[in-house]
Amino acid sequence: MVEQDWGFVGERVRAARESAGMTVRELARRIGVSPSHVSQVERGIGAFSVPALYAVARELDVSMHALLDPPGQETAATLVSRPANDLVAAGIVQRAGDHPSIVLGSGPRWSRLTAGGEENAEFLEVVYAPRTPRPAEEIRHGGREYGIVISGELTVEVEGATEILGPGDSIVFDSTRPHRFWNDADSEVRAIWFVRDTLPGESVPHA
Amino acid sequence: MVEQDWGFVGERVRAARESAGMTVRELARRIGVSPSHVSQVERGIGAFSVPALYAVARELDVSMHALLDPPGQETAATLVSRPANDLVAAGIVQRAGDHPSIVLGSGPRWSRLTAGGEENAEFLEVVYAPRTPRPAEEIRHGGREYGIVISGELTVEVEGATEILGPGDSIVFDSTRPHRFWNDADSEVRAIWFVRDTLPGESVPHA
DNA sequence: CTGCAATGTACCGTGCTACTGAACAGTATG
DNA sequence: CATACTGTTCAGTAGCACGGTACATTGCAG
Repeated sequence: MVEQDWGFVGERVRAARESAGMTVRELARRIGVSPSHVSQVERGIGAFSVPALYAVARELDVSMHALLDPPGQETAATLVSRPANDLVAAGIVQRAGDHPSIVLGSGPRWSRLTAGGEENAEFLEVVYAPRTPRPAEEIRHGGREYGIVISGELTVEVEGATEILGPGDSIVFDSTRPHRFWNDADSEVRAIWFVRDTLPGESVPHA
Repeated sequence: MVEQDWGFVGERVRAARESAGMTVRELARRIGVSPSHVSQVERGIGAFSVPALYAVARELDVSMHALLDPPGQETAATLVSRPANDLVAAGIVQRAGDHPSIVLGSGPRWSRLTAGGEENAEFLEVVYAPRTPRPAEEIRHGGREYGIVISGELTVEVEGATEILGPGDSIVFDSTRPHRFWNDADSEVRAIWFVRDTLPGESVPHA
């Protein structure tokens, strides 16, 4: 069996607990273990059992994935320079560093993932910095959008209903419904978004 | 701490193992435990440690989530700190663990990210296990596809041209071009894929 | 039929670790 | 000073994750 260091689990538990404004004893009481055990786990000199971890995830409202997923393999940042070739030249493949991005002040950063202009569609990577404020206005436009959160936690509001999306959570809805997104958490949010424009035959004015 | 029956974990391990055509001894050897222990876990009279479960997930090419996520029947009582999930009930938001996934033996695992059946589109998360072989056949079908690699390295071949996509790299092309994907690297590949069907007015035969 | 090699399983241990309980130090009240 | 929090330390224990071995079955070769 591959040996592995599980200390990062404790670090994440501590981060989640503190961000929830919860004390060691309070968390311990809620998950049914002793405060000392929680302290030991958070300091990396102990570990939670699977049931205990589940209770932690439930009480702190984080996913098992967020607690257990091994760190490492940095995402878009790892740019190994590779030679351009046919597919890149043809505009089919686009390298991570080459995405034209649009930074909107302190707001989210949108990166277009398609080389040329696509007809009827936008394929985007979106990054929200920590604690972006809730937009004052809802938006609505034609088409339909599909999103999945890669990392962080994105707060979404669609027709007044609010939900927090964690890594792996996805969302699909008609863009004509009033919606807005923001980042209430202390960590950056990365998500992949696909926005399909109104199909021919339908007609909804763009916002 | 809330007591819970973890027998379903064993059932899923057994299902995954058998679907991979692997014997108890073989799995035990790969994850570094004894065959009897595997047997006991699968029969619900034992349990894997977190590291052992991780090894199982790796060898059987399933996610921890797929093994650990509690089965259906909610749990209205245990939803303490989660916000109202109208959006989940409405089929707009889908939780990470709820994506119906299709495991194809040692091949890639596709997870549909949309709750219901979408018209004219598929929104997918795809996971390739390390070193999946290059498919013998190219495929071509109608529509247009958009993909971005989240982690790992995916080898793509479009009309004979080959390219390796790393994290953040994206690809867009007409699905009518012959193409195939595989994983030549030693690490798992995760990618988000959007496949838009042929628009009305175009007509390309499906493969 | 008799081996023989697979399969999964039952039983009996044991060493490790998840976890406890009590004490401890630090800080902020009053 | 006392009191009430905070997180931490440490010795100890109970339980379970796990190993080793033996066993019942099935299928195949001869």
